[in-house]
Amino acid sequence: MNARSKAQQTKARIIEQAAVVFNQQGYAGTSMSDLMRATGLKKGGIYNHFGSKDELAVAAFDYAVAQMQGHFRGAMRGKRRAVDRLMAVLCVYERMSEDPPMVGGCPILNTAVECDDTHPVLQSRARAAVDGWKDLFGRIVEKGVERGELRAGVDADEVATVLISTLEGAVMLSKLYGDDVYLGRALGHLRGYVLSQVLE
Amino acid sequence: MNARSKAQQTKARIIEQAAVVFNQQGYAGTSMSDLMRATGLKKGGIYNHFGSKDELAVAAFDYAVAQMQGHFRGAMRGKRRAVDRLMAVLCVYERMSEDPPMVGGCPILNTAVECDDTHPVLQSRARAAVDGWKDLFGRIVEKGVERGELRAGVDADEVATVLISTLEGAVMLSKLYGDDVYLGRALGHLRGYVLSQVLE
Amino acid sequence: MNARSKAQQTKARIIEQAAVVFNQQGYAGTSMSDLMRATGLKKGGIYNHFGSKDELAVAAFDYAVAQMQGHFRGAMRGKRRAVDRLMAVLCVYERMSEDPPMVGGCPILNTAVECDDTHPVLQSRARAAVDGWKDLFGRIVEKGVERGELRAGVDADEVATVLISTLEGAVMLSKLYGDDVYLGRALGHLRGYVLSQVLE
Amino acid sequence: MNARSKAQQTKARIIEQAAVVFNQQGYAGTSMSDLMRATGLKKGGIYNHFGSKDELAVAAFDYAVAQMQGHFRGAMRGKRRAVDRLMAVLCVYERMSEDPPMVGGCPILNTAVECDDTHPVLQSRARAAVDGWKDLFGRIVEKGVERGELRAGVDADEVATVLISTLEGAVMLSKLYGDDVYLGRALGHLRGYVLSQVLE
DNA sequence: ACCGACGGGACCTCCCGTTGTT
DNA sequence: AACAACGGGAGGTCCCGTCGGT
Repeated sequence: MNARSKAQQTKARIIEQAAVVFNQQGYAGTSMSDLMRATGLKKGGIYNHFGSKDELAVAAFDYAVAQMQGHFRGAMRGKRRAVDRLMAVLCVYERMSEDPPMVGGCPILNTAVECDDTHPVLQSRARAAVDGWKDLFGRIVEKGVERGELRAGVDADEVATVLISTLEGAVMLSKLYGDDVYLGRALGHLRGYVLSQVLE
Repeated sequence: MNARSKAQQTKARIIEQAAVVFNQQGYAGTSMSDLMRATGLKKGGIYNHFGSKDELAVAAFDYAVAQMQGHFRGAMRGKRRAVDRLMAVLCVYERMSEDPPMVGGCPILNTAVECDDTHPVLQSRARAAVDGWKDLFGRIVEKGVERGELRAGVDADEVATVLISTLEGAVMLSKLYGDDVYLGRALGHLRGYVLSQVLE
Repeated sequence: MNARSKAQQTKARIIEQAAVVFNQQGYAGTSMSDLMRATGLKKGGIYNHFGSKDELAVAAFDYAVAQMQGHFRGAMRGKRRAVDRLMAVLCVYERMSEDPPMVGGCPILNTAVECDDTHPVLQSRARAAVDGWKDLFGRIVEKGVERGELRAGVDADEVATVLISTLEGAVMLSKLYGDDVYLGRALGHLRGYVLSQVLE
Repeated sequence: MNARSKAQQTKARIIEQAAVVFNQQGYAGTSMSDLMRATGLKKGGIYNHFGSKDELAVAAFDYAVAQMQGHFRGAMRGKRRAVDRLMAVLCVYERMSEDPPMVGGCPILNTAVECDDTHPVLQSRARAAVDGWKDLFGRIVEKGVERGELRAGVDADEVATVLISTLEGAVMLSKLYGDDVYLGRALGHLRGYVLSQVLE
């Protein structure tokens, strides 16, 4: 387990370091040289763990998404009520500039925007990531309705779409201007939106 | 005027055709060969009109933004009241799949996401484009408040941020899934949001 | 004669301005763009007068050589005795830094060194230029011997070779270091050499 | 040591073969394709050892100069007296057509003439090479004066300048005409010049 | 498991020369 | 006679991936 673990550690390290570079420069904008510099390995060292730049990119994307999910799960820990759980997710974005889940912005947004017309594999991974995110919101909403925490007419799909859209759009704006105010305004709006779904 | 017009026609044609390619494949993902294929010109022909790929990319982005603005202006033509004008903009997105202002999605979103960490020039162009967009929404809201069409407490900046964020995020989702439903849900939400700003 | 003269003026102007560029950057190191910048003409304007870069280079070289010859002839004007004429040539090099016959150094040296292995046409032109120079020295020496000004045993070929070699080598050194001292030392030596050929 | 030696062998081979090409065609006149043909490597292979054409050119020039120095040192081996050492250097030029230190002529001359107005780095390398050569002659002369082999008034700088200038100029002439006679005449003159510096 | 050397080709840029037009 | 527009290709650089060695 030790010898194998050594290899896996290296592989994991490559993924972690590559994820940052891909997330900042994009897939097409990242060269193997960039990855060699970031990892400190030579080409052979990287190609021993991944069959192609493509394969590494997919692994790095999956890792980045997992990182994001970890942040969300951490924020929701201990929160049981639907409103608290949704608010906890918004809080992750609140603290984004101080404690960014991933350098370079949201990997889902970045990858979806870059790859929707060019890279089917990454596109489908991005879809899977959004699916997971939608399901998270969906389950929270459905349970909230079941438990009578949220209004009966609340549509889980609509809530998920509004939350994800507005958050991603606001991330884009704040990143573009280097100014958290856009994210702040969007969060303010979304908090009101969430509260308006609460029963009573 | 004729000789100059010939050159300008070719230059304009290059920009138009390049804009589509850049918007679909991104800046780093577009090669001069791609642009040669799209324009039907050889490298020498393109480089007679633009000093570099960079210069062409900027011109193509500016063109794409102007195209978008044209669509918005067209939709708002004849509408005077603030609510009508805001709704007209939302309508552009309603018809996006049938009559897309630009193939490849929103150029502002695409460029902002790709270039925020890699291409300062395009980033600042994207900022300028968003500035124009914010100003448009801002003027509509302010005039609406002045004229008593909108509630007095409406914050122009917040409205602009919410509209732009949600629209861009929803464009990303619909593009990612190839399904207009996400844009539809976001538009439904935004219509309610706009109406909630109306006086009375 | 006026219309033709206009064309010839332009052609002459191109040659003069190109000669400087070629002499500084060499044949391979000079592009048509460089020549366009130097002449203020566009490509078509130049190609109307010369069939190729090559043809222009040859014309420019011939012009540069003629310029040099002009300087030598001017310096020798009025000098009749062999020693005076030889010394006059050396004087041209004395004043080289203040009043250079040609910017960029000796065109014969530059062209001979660059083209001996690569450009037969320019090489043969350079040979022709050196031939003319050798003949000049040769005639001076022969006449000097005839008239009893120089020692009977003086070999015209040797004098020409020594003078040309040492001068060109010293030009190279002074140009390399940007310091006239090398040319000065060489001239000192050559003056002694010339005087040692004088009868009595 | 073996792996490193393999790389260094290849690098050394590239330098040796590139030196000939650069010396014949000049820096601007030599393309990477020329170097690929000369070395038998592809571009990738060359660029693994040198970061740029420039870097390779400098290495090749330094190698060429070292080759020349080797020839001079070999010729002077065993000669102790100043006159013998100076004559030995002249002898290298005597045998230049049969046993050329470097194909394409003197690299110092070639590089100095091509690069004095265009390539500061190579120019300074050429200066360094000439510095070494001047020092060699200077030391020989100074020791010769010290030991009483040469006249007391002999100026080391002047001797070095005269020798180098005349030799380089004569190399140019002989190369231009493909005829050793010019070098021969210059050597005849220089032998007399050297002997005239000898005491008694 | 990692490195080094290398192939083969794509990248953007700029080259020289030709054409058609004024 | 001059220019603008363009072709076709070569320029240097860097790309991704393979393979032998250690």
